[in-house]
Amino acid sequence: MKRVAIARGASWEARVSTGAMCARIFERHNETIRVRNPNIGVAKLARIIEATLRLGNRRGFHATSLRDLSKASGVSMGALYSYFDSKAALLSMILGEFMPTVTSILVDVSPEVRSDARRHLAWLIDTHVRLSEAMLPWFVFAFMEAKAFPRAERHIAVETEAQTEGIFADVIRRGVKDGVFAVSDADLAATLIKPLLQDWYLKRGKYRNRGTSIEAYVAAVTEMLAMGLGIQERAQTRVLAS
Amino acid sequence: MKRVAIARGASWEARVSTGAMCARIFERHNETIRVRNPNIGVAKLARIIEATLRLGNRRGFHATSLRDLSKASGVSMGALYSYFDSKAALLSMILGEFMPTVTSILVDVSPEVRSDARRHLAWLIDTHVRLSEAMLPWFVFAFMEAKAFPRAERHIAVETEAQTEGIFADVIRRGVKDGVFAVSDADLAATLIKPLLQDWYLKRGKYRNRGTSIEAYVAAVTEMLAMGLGIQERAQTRVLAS
DNA sequence: AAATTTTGAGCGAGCGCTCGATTTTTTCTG
DNA sequence: CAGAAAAAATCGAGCGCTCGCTCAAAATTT
Repeated sequence: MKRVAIARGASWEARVSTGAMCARIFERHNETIRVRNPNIGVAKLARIIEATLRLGNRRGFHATSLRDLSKASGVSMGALYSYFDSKAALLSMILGEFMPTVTSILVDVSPEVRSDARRHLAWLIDTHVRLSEAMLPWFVFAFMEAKAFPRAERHIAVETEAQTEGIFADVIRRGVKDGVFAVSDADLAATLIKPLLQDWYLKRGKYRNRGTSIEAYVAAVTEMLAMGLGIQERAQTRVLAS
Repeated sequence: MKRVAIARGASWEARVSTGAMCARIFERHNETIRVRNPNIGVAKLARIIEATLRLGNRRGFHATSLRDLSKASGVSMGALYSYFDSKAALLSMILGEFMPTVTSILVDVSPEVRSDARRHLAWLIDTHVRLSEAMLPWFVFAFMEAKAFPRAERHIAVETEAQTEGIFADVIRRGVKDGVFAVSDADLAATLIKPLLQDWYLKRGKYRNRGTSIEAYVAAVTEMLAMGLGIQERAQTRVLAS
């Protein structure tokens, strides 16, 4: 039993490396990407996407020109367009791979853990923090670009963010039903969780300076949430609005 | 005593109208604004800034061109430049008035309320939510533009955001000292508060659809925080990191 | 030698911004 | 208080520049 949970928990690490991400992007977009050879294509795509994340996280994707990107990635202007049809398509490529990847990993919980709302919540926190650590540039990029972007791409971003919040809201609702959490508005509670998780990757420097380990951070967030959600036999709070 | 508190609390409403904001901006920038007559200048500045907030909140300030702004405000390209030296200066004007205004209002608490950490926290929540309601476009604009912008302007934004968080952190620290709150990391707790307040103006539509009143929202946030901060005699949580 | 991949100068469009001409407002004068 | 003169404010076509994007030619791989 435990071995299954560990296998599940450990399995995502290989899937979220830049190489693995880019291999999937290359496959998924094989109709628009004009380069046929995967050995050439995946490697170059990785250079392009790495540079996009690096420059985008510094100045913002919008403010990054394709000439900058060409210089930083070492891929000529023309070659860039063998990998995407437009600048917006490049953004869509990145977000379109990143967001479903995160969601699929957060959804992939063992039935054993899932059966206990408190354990499930703790697992979600742990997994999310470790995932954001492993995919730091992607998380920062997605956060920075989620707003203020072409209606289509922006819609996906907002949608997926809502989905992630929904995963947390579901666990909380289940916990309330099972009597382990006492909280009136699960959606509001889920809204409260998100920034706690975001703090780890948005203020990475702060925690590095303080010498805070991942384990300590996860423990602190889990504990703070345990209080905030009024675990176990605490009284029910009043209902929001009505 | 109470009259003083009420007078303080009620007094900010006039200061945050677009007209009042623009009058102060006009005064503060009288060296760069080439229009001398305040009757003409303030009125036109208001049209410019209203249009900037409207377009900026829709597409993002960066993506809004000065030609769009000229059309939307009814002020010609040339005339715009009688009010600011550059597009960046326009942004700086807006953020430079907005952010100190918010801070000054949140700091202006009566000594009576201030003396009780729990009441002080409740007052801060109430005031912040009502303020964000009164200045909705400004809050949304500042939130959208805080990241991904010219180093100088961005610095002010980050700085002021930290300042607001600091106000909350101070109250929490005082509450811990007085034994009314039990929380290990006041900064982390303050980080937790911010998104709860932001939800009101960032997802205004959600709460409008639900028919949630300001009073109900403030009550829900206050209650949720009361639990999260472990008010009164609850046990101390473990310390983050070490 | 055929197919694939890369190259970068060049295109039109739209950007932030300017400035001489023009309109509007204020001040001066008989 | 009318009307001229001065001052203030507005106008928008146009400047130089950079942007996203293209394509014929060159380099590389098969």
